Formats: sequence, C-alpha cells, structure tokens
Amino acid sequence: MTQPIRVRMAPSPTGDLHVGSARTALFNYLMARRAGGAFVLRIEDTDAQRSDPAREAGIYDGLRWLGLNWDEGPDVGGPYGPYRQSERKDVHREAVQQLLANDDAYYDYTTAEERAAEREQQRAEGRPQRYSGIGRHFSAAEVAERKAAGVVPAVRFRAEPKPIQFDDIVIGSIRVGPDEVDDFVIARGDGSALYNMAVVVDDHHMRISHAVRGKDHVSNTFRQVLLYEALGWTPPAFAHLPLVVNRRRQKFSKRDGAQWVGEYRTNGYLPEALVNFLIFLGWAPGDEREIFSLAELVQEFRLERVNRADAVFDPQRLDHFNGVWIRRLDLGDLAERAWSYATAGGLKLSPDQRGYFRSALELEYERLSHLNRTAELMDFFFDDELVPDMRQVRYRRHSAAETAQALELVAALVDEAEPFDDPTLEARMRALASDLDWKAGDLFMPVRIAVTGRRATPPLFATMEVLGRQRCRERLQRALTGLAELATA
RNA sequence: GGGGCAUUCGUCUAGCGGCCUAGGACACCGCCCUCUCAAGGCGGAGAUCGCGGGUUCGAAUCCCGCAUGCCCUACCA
Repeated sequence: MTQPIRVRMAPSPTGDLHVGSARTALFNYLMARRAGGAFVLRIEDTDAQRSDPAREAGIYDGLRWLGLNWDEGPDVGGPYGPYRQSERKDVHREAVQQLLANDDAYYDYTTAEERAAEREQQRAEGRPQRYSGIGRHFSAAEVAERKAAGVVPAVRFRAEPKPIQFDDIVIGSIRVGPDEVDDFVIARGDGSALYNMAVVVDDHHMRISHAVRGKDHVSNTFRQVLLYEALGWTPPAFAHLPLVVNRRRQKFSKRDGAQWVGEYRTNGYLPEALVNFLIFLGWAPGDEREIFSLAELVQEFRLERVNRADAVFDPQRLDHFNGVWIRRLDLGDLAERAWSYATAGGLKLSPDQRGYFRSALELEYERLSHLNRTAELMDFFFDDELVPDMRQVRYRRHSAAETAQALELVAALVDEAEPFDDPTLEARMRALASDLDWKAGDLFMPVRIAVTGRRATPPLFATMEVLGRQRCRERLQRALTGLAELATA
C-alpha cells in the first residue's frame, strides 16, 4: 500500500514570494499534480517578530499568478489544518512534552553567557564549536538556584553521539559522523517550538510524503531525522534542490536583480515565461526541448532528473523566454494582458479603443519584449497631438526642401488611396518613389517619421492602415509645417 | 574552526564506459531576409569536461586525493 503523494510549500510570510521559493514551489506543485497528490501551503510564522497575516498576501498572489494552485492552506483550509504554524502551537507543545517525558529532551538552564563562553573557548582551542551538553548535568540544587536567579530554560534535544544517515532523492545517501549533531534547542524558554521541531511535527501531522526543499536545509535534515526517530514517526522522503544563486554563485539576493515574484509581474514578465525559466534552474527534460508550459511540465517533470549543482539566475535567459511566450500568446490574450500595462504605463485608453488597441498591438507582437513596455512601444498610435520631429530624418541624399515636396505628394496620395490599406499604400508609395527616382527607403523613412514620430516602427504601410487616413493626413500636415520651419531656421 | 554537498562553453543544460574530434539554448559576432526596428533563417566563435593520480583495451562518465565554491554550524526560518 503506497502512501498518497503529499508535498508542501512552507514559506515564511515575508510579504512577497522570493524567486527561489517560487522555484521550490514549482517543483513541489509539479510533483503533486503529476502524481495526483496534494500540494499543501503552510505558512511558517513561528517567529513572532515577523509574523503578520497581512504579509501572507504577497505569497498567495505570487503563487496564484504563476498558476501554482494549492489544495490545502490557511486560506482554503483542508483536513490537516490549521495551516499556519502560529496556530499549531498546541500540537508542537504536545510533541515537545512527549520528548521530555521520554527523556529524549531536557530543560537546559545554561545562560547565553555560558554558552557563548563555551563557544569562545572552543574557537580559541581550534576545536569544533558545539554545545557540549553542559545543561544535561546540573544537579537539582543547581537547577533550583538558576530558577531562583530567573533563568528561563530552553528545551534541548538529547542527541546521543551516533552517525546519522538519510537518503535524498536528488543527492543520494548523505551521512554525518557521530559527533556532528549536538544537543539542539527544540523549544524556546516560553515553550514555543523552533523551526526544526515545528517542521517535523507539522510534516508528520499533515501526512507529508515528500519534503522537497532547498539544499540549504540538508544540515537541518540530520536533526529532523533524529526527531522523527525519537517521536517514533516515519520521516518523509527527502529531496533537496540545488540553490538559485547569483553571478557570484552566492544566494540570490536584492542586488542580483528583482528578487520578488511580484516585481517580475510589474516588470512585464509572463508567468509562463518565469515558470519556463525557473524549471531549467535545476532540471532538464533530457532531450533538446526548451519550451514548456506548466501543463506540459506536469507530464514531463521527474524529481529523479533534478541536478545537484547550484544554478545561476541569468536575467537574459529569462528575457528570452519572455519574448518566446509573448509571441506564443494569441492576440486576444495578449491584448487583454497588455491593456492594463499600457494604461499603467501612461497610455490614455478608453474602452471603445479596444479594437484599435488590438490592431496596433498585432503589429508590435515581435517587438514587445516585456508587457510593461507596451505604452512606450505603442504611444504613437494614441497620441493625437503628435508632432513629428523631422530633424530625425537624415538629409543625405535629399534635402529638407526636396523631402517636403515629396511629402506633399505623399499627403495627396494618402487623401486619395482607395482602399486605405497596406497593399494599396505600398504599391502607390513605391510607384511614387520610382516616379521621383528616389530609392524606396529614402522616401519611406521621412514618411515613417512624419506618421509615427520615430525611426523604428512596425512595417510602415500596415502601421498607416491601422492609424487610418485621418491620423496619417494630420501628421503629414504637421510634418510639413515642421519642415517649413526647419527650412527658415 | 567543524561538517555536508557540489564542480561540462560567460550562463542554463545534454551526457549516466566506446555513438563525444562533447550536443542544444541564452548572450556575443557575421551573413541572409528587409521600407526602419524587431522576429525569423543560416553560419561562427566559445568547454583540453576544476586539478592530479589511478581502474580499464577505452573515462566527461568508475575510484582516490587535492583545490575551489556554496550551504549549515542561533532560544531565525
């Protein structure tokens, strides 16, 4: 009888979802979905300092935005709740009591000063810095004395010297010698459980089958294994993921770029792109495919194929995936997503412009690298006061005066072209260039600048078609005025 | 100081004893396409597989040392 697959994501409520956490969440999500198991969200807020339910919102938003939906959690409930560690103190306390009762743990009445002194001496002697268990040996009288002096005891696990070993799905067998794990604190003076204790208790009670987390927890795992053993519980399978690191191969942090998922959202990244990028930080399909949707990953992902070496977060690669995914979106979807970025970016859009927005966006498809660049890319479509700066034209082959004459002809052409569409405009403009004995490009660039105000745009005639006769005509007129001023200046 | 783990192009990775004179992708460079900018196509440069020993007919792949890096070493998580 195999246990159902139950995995969890256990972030601290920091206010937003870290990209490293997002990667861990993704791997867990994939595990769960592939096996038809459960993806549990547990908020680890045992540190009262940082605990604030309001700060969970960013975690939820980030996960939801990425499409990493959870089956059980503080907000949706579930059969093994509560899902906030701060609400599970009784369960933790009960387990601490059990360890105390079995003499697997003890109250430690040493003071912080005593422990610091011990560490200091060990350092001076060049010995490993470990808690020697001095608190184990106080007599009843000594304890009474310390109590009277106001010492509040912490609860320490009694770690007997013995080698500890566990099998990790990604790393393999990991072991540590008999003297490596000392008596560690499992509960504070006030009785509240510390991280390792809380994790073990919660993972057990939540029936977690696989603990999939960052490699930075390997050392903790040795302690947790001891706890499982003492409590008489079966530990979950462990899988420790390589870390997401910066260019200097250290833990990814602020100065390495945006570190929160929310920032990627506002910076115009698609969740599909972030997922696709993140999955390759520690995993690869084994063949040469590179583009994967979340749904495809559910089919392909195998924990067994996860790498062991840390992966550098390369923003350029993320950008590449973003472009790929933008181009994969169908126009309706893209328009819907880009709309809010466009207005946020300062474009004044009215609801009746949706059709126009969409037509314009269609032309910008392959030029849109990030959704938050929508406004800067498309503002000329919406600026009805646009005054083209004709100084942008390079008057090498043709003078400003000649250019003005040509634009007059173009204006006339714009007035009468029928229909006012891409092929008609192109045919007539090419004919005009030929009549003038100009190279087509020499004519198109001034027109482009006149009509869009910029040198880089989508193909000119498609752009003009979308802009419409009216706008093109007005802008051409303003360009002509500008050219005249330029001539007199 | 101690321990654990890791080490293939600048980066993400393929590779699990012979198919590797190491493949793909990003970035970079060049060419093509072309009305500009993109996108796309083609090509180039880029890794003596961290170093040194072994094992083997044969090693990026197995073993042992060394080096380097990262993580942990709290009454943080």
